[in-house]
Parts: sequence; C-alpha cells; structure tokens
Amino acid sequence: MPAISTRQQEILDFLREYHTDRSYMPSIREIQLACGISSTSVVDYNLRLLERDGYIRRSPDISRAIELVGEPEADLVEVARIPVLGAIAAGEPIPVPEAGAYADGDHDSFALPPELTPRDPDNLYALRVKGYSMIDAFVTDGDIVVLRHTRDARNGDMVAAWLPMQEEATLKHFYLEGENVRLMPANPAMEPIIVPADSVQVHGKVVAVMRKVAA
Amino acid sequence: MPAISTRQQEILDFLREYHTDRSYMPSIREIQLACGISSTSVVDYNLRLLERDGYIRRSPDISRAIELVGEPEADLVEVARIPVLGAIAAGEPIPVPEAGAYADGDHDSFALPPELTPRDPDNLYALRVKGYSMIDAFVTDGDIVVLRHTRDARNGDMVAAWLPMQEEATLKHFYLEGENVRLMPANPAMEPIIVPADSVQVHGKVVAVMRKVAA
DNA sequence: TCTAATCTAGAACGCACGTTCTGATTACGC
DNA sequence: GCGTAATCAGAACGTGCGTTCTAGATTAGA
Repeated sequence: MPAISTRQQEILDFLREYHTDRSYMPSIREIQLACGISSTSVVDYNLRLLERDGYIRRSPDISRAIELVGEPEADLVEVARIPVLGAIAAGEPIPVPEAGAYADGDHDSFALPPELTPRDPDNLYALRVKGYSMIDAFVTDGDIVVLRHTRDARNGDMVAAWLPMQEEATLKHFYLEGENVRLMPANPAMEPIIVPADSVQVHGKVVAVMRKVAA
Repeated sequence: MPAISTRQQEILDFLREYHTDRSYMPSIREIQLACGISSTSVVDYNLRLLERDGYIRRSPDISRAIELVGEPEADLVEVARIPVLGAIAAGEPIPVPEAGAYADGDHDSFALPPELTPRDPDNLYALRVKGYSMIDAFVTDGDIVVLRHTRDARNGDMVAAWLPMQEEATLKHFYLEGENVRLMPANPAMEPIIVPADSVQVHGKVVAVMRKVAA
C-alpha cells in the first residue's frame, strides 16, 4: 500500500472517527470543515487518491458513500457470549443455570470464538475450574470449561457430573451400561469409575475448554 | 420493543441487507424501489415509526443517515486473528513463523477471544497439537496452543521448546539455572528435564490453550 | 354506521452534496 | 534556471435526496 500525505492521513483518521460514533460517513463538506480544507474540490481530489491507493471505496453520485476497506472492521467477529455461572471444584456441587441465566448481564460473560462454537449455541454456560482434581481430563486450575446444559448424555460424551454419594464433581466420558454408568477419564492411564445410573447427575456436556497461561 | 408491521419488517430487513454489502445506508428512494413502495412519503412515514419504536435512529436533513440500533452489532467483538502455522508433535520440529506470516491469508486463522488475549497481541501464532505427548502440560491431541514468538523466556514461563539432541518438541515451564535449563512439567507429579542451556531452542511462550471437545 | 386513527399516494420544494471547470501555488527533476 | 507534475482554491452547476403538503384509502373501535 502506497504511502499517503499527511492531509490524506488526516482525512482517513477523521473518516474512522466520524464513522465510529455515527455509523455513517461524513459529507465532502463536513470533511472540508473538520480538516480545515479550503475547498470541496481539494477534498474530492484527495479522496480520489485515497481510492486509487486502495484505502477507501466510493460510489459515484451517492451521498456519504465512502467505505473504508481493509480496515480493522475486518477482524470484528460475531461471537457467542457465554455466561460464567461460577466455579466447578471437586468437592463442591456444580452450579446450575437457572431459567433465563443465559445471555443476561447478571454474570460475567465470555466470548467463545466461532471456531469453538457448536452449530447450535443454545443453553451454553461456562464454569471456572477450581483446584487440580480434573487433571485426568486435561483440565487444570483456572481453566474455563464451556458446557451445554442437558440432563441426558450419549455414550462417549464428556460430561460434567455430580456424584451425590461421593459428594464429588467431575469431568468424565460417559457410558451407560445397563443399570450402571461408567465414567472414563480422558487420560486412558487412569481408572474408570462405575456407579449406579441413579446416583449420577449429569449437568451438561463439555463443549470446549480454554486456558489463559500466566504471562 | 413494540411489534412492527410487515412493511416495516421488510424495510428493516432491506436496511440490514443493504448495509452489510455496501456499508452505507440506502436513500429513501432506494428503499422505496426495493420494497415496492409507491411513494417516498410512505417510506418516510414508516421510518418515522421505526425510529419512534427504537429500531433505528435518523439524523434530520442528512442523506442516508439511518443507524440500526440494538442490532446484532452488539455482540460483535473485536478479536485478534491468530495464524495457525501448523502442528506441534513430540517428534517433529516446531514450525517457525516466517517474517510476515502474522495476520496474513496464507494460513488458517483463529479468533482468540478478548478474555484470553494478552495486552500486547503482537507476534502471536497458534499450533495444533498432534498426539498425546504433552499431557503433562494438560494439553492433548487436537488442542490449539497460542504462542508468542520469542527466543528468550523468563523463569516460570511456559514455553514451547525444541530439544535438538533428543529431537523432541515439548511444552514445559522454563527455569534457567546457571549453565542448565530445567524444564518442569506443569503436572508436579512428573519429573523435570535438565539440559544444557545451549541445547534448548525456545520457540515461544504459551499464551493460551483451547480445546474443542467432540460433541 | 360513523369517526378517528392508521396507512398510502402523488407531487412539489429546497437544501445537501457530489461533481466539474478554470486557475493559482507549490514541489520536484534536470 | 525552466518545465512538468502534483496539489490547492474558488466558484458554479446539476442532481440526489430528505422533507412537507394535500388528499385519498383502509382499518379499527364504539
């Protein structure tokens, strides 16, 4: 991209600024005024150059039809906002999403990147992991786990489960085997837990895990 | 928000559609044409109602000065786009970002959510994890690790390192101890590796880890 | 059914605004 | 220095476009 004069830079800056708080573009004369330019033709002249160099696009004869191209707008991405309902820890019950907890300002929220968003982004919520009890699921203290709230799971799903007998919350792969449920650690080196099906509360399926590593 | 007539809905849809691919708003007469309305005054009438009900905002006497309010634009989030440079696996050298590899279309890219983005989002790149050799860092097959490219590390940083002697890529906490480097697994149950400082190539610091769990 | 509100029509008005034309300056290569 | 190109000035032109006025058509409620 070719270099541009200070005047063109000034115009470009004004365009950005104007657009961000009005969401439409200034007229030629507004640019003239804001940038202290003496004539509309000078504005037009410089806009012409900016267009030739690929900084903007214009549509002839149309008011305020200036588009910024290649701009930061390009890395605006639509994301799903996931409410963070609380923490999940080995010895504490798993927080349950109340009706209407989703997508409302009561909780912290987390922007799930589109690459990790399932095709159906409903009933999602997130929990902060407390402690080191879930390392068999490759999940450690401080991680964020994103869950889809559901009571039933299919075999192989990784679920967040609460075991009332043991008073334990855990993340495991779920397998229903007759009257029992087998909970498999993601790490094959560790032993499965087998418990009666009616003593497992499935709270949701794990959809994604994210971790910020201390700088 | 009050209900709106089909005509107003049609106008609203057209505004969205028009705006998404031209980035400025249609004129009254363009709306008239597109929605098959017989008079500009009818368009104006309906725009007036849409504004009264809070769907749009208008600036008087200004061409194409219609703004959509409360729109999906609300959950547009500015994210850093991280190039995915390749894969990291135990026995394979770590891909190195060439100059200019960042933020350019050559590679797949990944939208890092703002919550995980460091204050300085430069020199970031991502690698897909292949295999199960890094489970001591709570990282498993298919994970995405986000790295900041740097050659030097401070004690305690989690780094992606290549050990030329062992021909091994690994993710470990970094500690420089005199002539040697101690590489500590994140899982304290596992043993550290101690190697001469000149036989460790630090490729970057781990900034974040993300995992999509199979549905 | 009568009345009032809501919605639709058509046309005209007038400023907003992009465009263009003619010259004047300034910057630059030789 | 000179000549050419780049940039800036000022004004005028013509149309794009929001606005407004009048009035007819539809719908809704009493």
